Amino acid sequence: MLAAERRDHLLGLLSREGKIVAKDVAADLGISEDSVRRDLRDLAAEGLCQRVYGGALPVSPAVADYGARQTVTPDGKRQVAAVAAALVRPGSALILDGGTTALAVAHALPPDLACTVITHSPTIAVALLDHPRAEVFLLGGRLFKHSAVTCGAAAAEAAQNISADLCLLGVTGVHPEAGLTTGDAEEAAMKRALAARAADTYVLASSEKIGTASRFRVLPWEDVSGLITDADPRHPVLERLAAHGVEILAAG
Amino acid sequence: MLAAERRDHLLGLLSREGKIVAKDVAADLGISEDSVRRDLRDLAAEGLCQRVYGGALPVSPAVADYGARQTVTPDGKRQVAAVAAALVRPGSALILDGGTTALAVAHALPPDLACTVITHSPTIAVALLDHPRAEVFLLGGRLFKHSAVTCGAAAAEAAQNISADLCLLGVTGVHPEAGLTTGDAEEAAMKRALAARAADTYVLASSEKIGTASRFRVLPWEDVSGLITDADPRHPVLERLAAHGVEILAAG
DNA sequence: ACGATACATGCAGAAACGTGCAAGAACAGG
DNA sequence: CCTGTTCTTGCACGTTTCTGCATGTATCGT
Repeated sequence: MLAAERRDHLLGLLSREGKIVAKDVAADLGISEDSVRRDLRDLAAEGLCQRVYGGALPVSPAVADYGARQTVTPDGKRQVAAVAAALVRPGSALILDGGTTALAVAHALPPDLACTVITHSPTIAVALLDHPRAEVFLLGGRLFKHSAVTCGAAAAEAAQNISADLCLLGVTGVHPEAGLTTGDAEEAAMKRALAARAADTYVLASSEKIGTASRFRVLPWEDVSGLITDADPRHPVLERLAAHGVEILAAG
Repeated sequence: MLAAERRDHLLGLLSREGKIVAKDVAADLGISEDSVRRDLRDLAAEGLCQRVYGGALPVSPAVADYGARQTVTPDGKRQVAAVAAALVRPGSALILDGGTTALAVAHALPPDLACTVITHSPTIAVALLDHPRAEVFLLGGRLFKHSAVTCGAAAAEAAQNISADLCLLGVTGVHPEAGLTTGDAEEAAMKRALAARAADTYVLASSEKIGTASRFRVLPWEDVSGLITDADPRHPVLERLAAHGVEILAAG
């Protein structure tokens, strides 16, 4: 085992299990505790872990940050994301919209899943850098700062040149008459262009969006295969959607 | 066994097994450890592997690595970035390459600067979200994970539709004969396409890159307006470049 | 307070490293 | 075909780095 490899192992252990016990690691790897201690000392000197008696813990700000982001992503969105991620078949092509829920989907994808992800969100592209087997195709265009996605003519045109098996769309409003809606016209057009390029379109809708409507219509219900939500499936709005032929996938 | 063949073998081994132990490879192939070490040194210089004591590891095992590079921008890169940022005139259009030095430039741009930034790096696009008056245009395409930039035919084509006053280019090698070089052919082509769309091209070259060359040529010196570096301007390589008519901007 | 455990430090052997050098192969030019 | 040059390769040497052990000290749990 290489020394550097051992260090990586320690960092991996740290992020997976949240702690390192020097004695256990030494026994596991068949090396002396001294070496483990030395490594931990070095890592601590680089600010990559926090040294404590008996082993090490994740460095506080990073973990707080990471943990916070994980928990700040509300349970609802995480559950929706998990169900959505399960829809992605190995080898298939996925169009992934921007937004926090879609970002949660990117994080929820199995790290070793081999698939193609097409997105107009640079944030999601960056999030998928650590999915080595995921092919990422980024749709270019003018960056719309508010939502951190590309929009406009160039982006819409780029979307015309791709197609996919599945499109996962985030929206701000889910309403039985208004359909799917969002707050910006350009963004609505872009979402429409994306949905048109996929065989199936599923909508990511955490519970607070059910029954609300924003200014700009994205799609009518006929163009949507299903809706993924953590809201109660017996919610009156959802029952009306089901009557429109929309498949309701309950998360959580 | 050919030298190039041996190098391929090493890279294959690296991606298959995630590590290289110099001693083992030398024994397997029946060559001296010295040769293996020499190869690994060369590969590391081109950014194709990470040299460690006893062998080598893949260059980008984790995003943690990327995150680390991002948070601890060395002084040299920051100085180079500051000089580069000062070249950007209000209202002008800038093509900004990917890479850590270019990212430092994005951070070094005045927060209220009104300008157009064209980039093929989603990371840089995200970094510019908090520059309200900067118009960002993202060039789409296949995401090249190692450098976190878009590459390939689609990206090159998108580049044909834009033009700018200034292009700031990052490279991995700056050599008087080899010119500007980088470790990946696709990336080299993309950098070439970007440089061709700007009136002036300046190269961002922190001192450790001076005098080194990677496998793939980006540009000859004739196509470069200037070079921004924190190295000593009396460095012999830089004096030779100045003789070629390249303007040397000293940072720091 | 006391034993047990973890720790830092110094040390020595082993392993890996860089460099200079020379022998040999590949190549260009005459 | 010969010759000079360049590049590669393996070896030798001195240097650096790693690793486990021993020692004495600090910290923890009881």
